[in-house]
Amino acid sequence: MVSRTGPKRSESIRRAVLDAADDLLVERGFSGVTMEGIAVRAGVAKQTIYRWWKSKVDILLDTLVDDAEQPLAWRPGSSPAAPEEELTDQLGRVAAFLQEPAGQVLLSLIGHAQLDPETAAKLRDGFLREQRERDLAGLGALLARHTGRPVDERLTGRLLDAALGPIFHQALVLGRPADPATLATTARLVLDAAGREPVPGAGRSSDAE
Amino acid sequence: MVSRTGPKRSESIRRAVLDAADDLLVERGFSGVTMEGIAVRAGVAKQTIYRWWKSKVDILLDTLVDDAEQPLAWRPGSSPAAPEEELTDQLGRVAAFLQEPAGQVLLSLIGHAQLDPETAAKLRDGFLREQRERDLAGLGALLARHTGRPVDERLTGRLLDAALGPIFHQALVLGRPADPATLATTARLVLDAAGREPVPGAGRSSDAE
Amino acid sequence: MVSRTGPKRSESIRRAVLDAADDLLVERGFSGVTMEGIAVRAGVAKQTIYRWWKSKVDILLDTLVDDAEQPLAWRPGSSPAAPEEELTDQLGRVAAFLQEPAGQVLLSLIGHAQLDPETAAKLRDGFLREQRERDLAGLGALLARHTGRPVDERLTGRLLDAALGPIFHQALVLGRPADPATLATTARLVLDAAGREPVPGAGRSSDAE
Amino acid sequence: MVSRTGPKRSESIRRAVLDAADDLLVERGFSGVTMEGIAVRAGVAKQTIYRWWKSKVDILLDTLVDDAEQPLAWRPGSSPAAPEEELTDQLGRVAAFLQEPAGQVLLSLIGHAQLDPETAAKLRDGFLREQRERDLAGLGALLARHTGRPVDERLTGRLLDAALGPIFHQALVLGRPADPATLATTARLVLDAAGREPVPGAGRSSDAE
DNA sequence: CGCTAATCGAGACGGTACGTCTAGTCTTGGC
DNA sequence: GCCAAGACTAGACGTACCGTCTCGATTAGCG
Repeated sequence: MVSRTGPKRSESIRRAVLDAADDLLVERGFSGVTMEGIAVRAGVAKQTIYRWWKSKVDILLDTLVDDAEQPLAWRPGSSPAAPEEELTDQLGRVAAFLQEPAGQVLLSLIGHAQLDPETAAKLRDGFLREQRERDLAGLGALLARHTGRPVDERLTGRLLDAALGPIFHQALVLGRPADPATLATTARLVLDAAGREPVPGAGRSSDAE
Repeated sequence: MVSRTGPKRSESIRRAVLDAADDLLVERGFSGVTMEGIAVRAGVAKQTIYRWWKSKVDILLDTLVDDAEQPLAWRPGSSPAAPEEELTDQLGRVAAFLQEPAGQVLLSLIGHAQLDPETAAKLRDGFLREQRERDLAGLGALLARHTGRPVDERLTGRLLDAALGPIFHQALVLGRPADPATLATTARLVLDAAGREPVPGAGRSSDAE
Repeated sequence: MVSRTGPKRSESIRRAVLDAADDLLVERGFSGVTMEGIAVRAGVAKQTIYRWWKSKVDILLDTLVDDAEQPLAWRPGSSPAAPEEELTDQLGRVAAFLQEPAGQVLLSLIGHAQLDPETAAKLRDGFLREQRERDLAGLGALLARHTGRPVDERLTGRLLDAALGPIFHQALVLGRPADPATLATTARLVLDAAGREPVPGAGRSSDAE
Repeated sequence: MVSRTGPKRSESIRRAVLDAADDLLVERGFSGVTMEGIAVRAGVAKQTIYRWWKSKVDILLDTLVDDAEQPLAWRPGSSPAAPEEELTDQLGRVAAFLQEPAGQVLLSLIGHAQLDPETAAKLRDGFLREQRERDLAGLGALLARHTGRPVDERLTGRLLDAALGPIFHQALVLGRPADPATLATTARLVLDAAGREPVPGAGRSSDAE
């Protein structure tokens, strides 16, 4: 196939579509985001959108990649001696992120993933998998500094669930931001559990999977 | 105005509608549940459904009340001496419940609540609030038996989040059932934290065990 | 309304239903007449209406019998010497009748008869057939007085069509009352034709059916 | 803004819809014509119909324009010397037309016009007005040939009512086709009346409006 | 510089479900 | 047993988006 080129994909259209979707989500909620509405708002023909995205979910996933990675990054601790404060801060950033527009996109997509397996697959194989890897690395390093020894990855995974679980539980199930007291309690719980855990290879039966 | 009576609401129709909605959710997913589809499946006229329910969300909320309360109930411990096992069992029942049809209804409604504020309000003011009260009572009693003294209700609330958070996090965010190891780790974490907490008004807890 | 007469049909309900139907037709037009609306307006249950009438058409047919016969009656001529004026007057009464509520009922029913064969059958076998008999008798007597000899009934029928046709044509097709000039022209036409017609039994071929 | 064009309205769909409506009217009567039924029968989406027509009445009106004009046209007389035969033929064509599918459409619409003022307005301002103009021109020319002088237009109008009235009266009120004898009688009546009328300007008072 | 392939706006089209409406039947209980 | 109240089945209504498609108008680079 000889690539006789024509005009190239318009970057301004891509941005206009992503922005329109984002705006509509904030203004009218997830069901207020429609392909037709995005097209009108972005000043673009429907077919132009369908040429580049399969669905509104794909559009929102694109906005997520642009907007969510940085706010959820693990910051290197300013004071290496205070892992509990560092963990509490990180959990606070996660909780705060969920209140912002980009966080609303994430919550909406997680919500929609409960209703549509295809969304679930795309979300989990894409953004969520990568974010979990970053979280595992960040928490693993923090725990290692805290305990003075490397931490088993499966244990890190369970502690990550213990750390993030309450935040997402409150956001998704109770529909409210996690309060600071919960974050502090959670951080201490996780660090205590990590300190009490045996050295890898000498695990107690209850840790076995 | 004298209340001249007419025919009464048909209970068999009510059940047929709830069952049809439940079946459709399991077979075709949330978007496969439509008012029209429910009407056909239940062998009932659409108008009859609209007479009693405003939307498919309202129908699913009704199925929850019918079908979710019992499986999520806290069972009185057969052996008062083993609260850890009792808590693990309870968490196991919650995790198992989420795999069943009624649990899928709950997950779908929580998902839809992220997309629609009205659904969120109904779900949280209805089933979720009552279920949380039952959970607080159940966990509170268990912790009291475990620690030998009454437990502060706000603390119970945070520990309930710590207990349920990982389960819902895995179900909603990771899209998989919570594994037994996570449940056991979680149960121990919660009980340890409760044991370490100070008696109300009796000084701060130390880091040491 | 204390109609404690037991299993007898309530005459007051019959009147209330007919009046309600009539009023609704005038106020909201034919499509504004619904069984439900009649029931509400008459302060009567739907089933009570269905017990006695099959449809709103049957109700309107009942009102027609009550209200249309008298205004369409042929009046004995005050002055026997002026059949043209007498005929013009009669046609004027018909035209005027069609402007009144009862006339609107008739026009509506004729209209509906074009759309529904059952209505057509009931209307033509009932009111219209009887009215045509009265018209044939009235016009026949008038023509006999005018020509001085009995007039063939088939010819009377054709002349009746010639007399009424323009009135109904203007009402039904043009949607306006027949103007006096048309009525006068029509009356003269009919009388001239009757005068020119041969004695029964010596008819020209064009009169044969 | 340059006017970018899109696809044009499909003529084949337009015909399919008109045909479907026509067929349904003949097969199932006016109430058997539904937007939904037309859509199914024409193999077309409902929304496509609503894009171009407001109601089934509008569709039927369109079929009239397509199908009724030609059969109701006044044919130039082959033999200028026989206006009576020519008029009888024309009236015969009208009567025959009312028996055909397109004529049933017209009768149905006239019927519905009695029940719905909007239908009445559309029908009279559209097809009926234009048809009346054609009829006035046709009858006017015929009468001029018959009498040897131009005929007053208002008189032509009244004679047109006298000619068409009986036909529509029999069709709409009596529900049967006009018989040949009636047509012949009517034609002769009309021509006689035209011949007897005075020259314009010397009219009798009864012709004045 | 013109050919050609792509992008793009506009919008017609077949679908599916929506939530509403009225008709006509059936059920219950008061009188 | 008559009646009011109203639940119920049935099915058309007109609307909203969906995702696909066709139609020209408009760009770019390749030759």
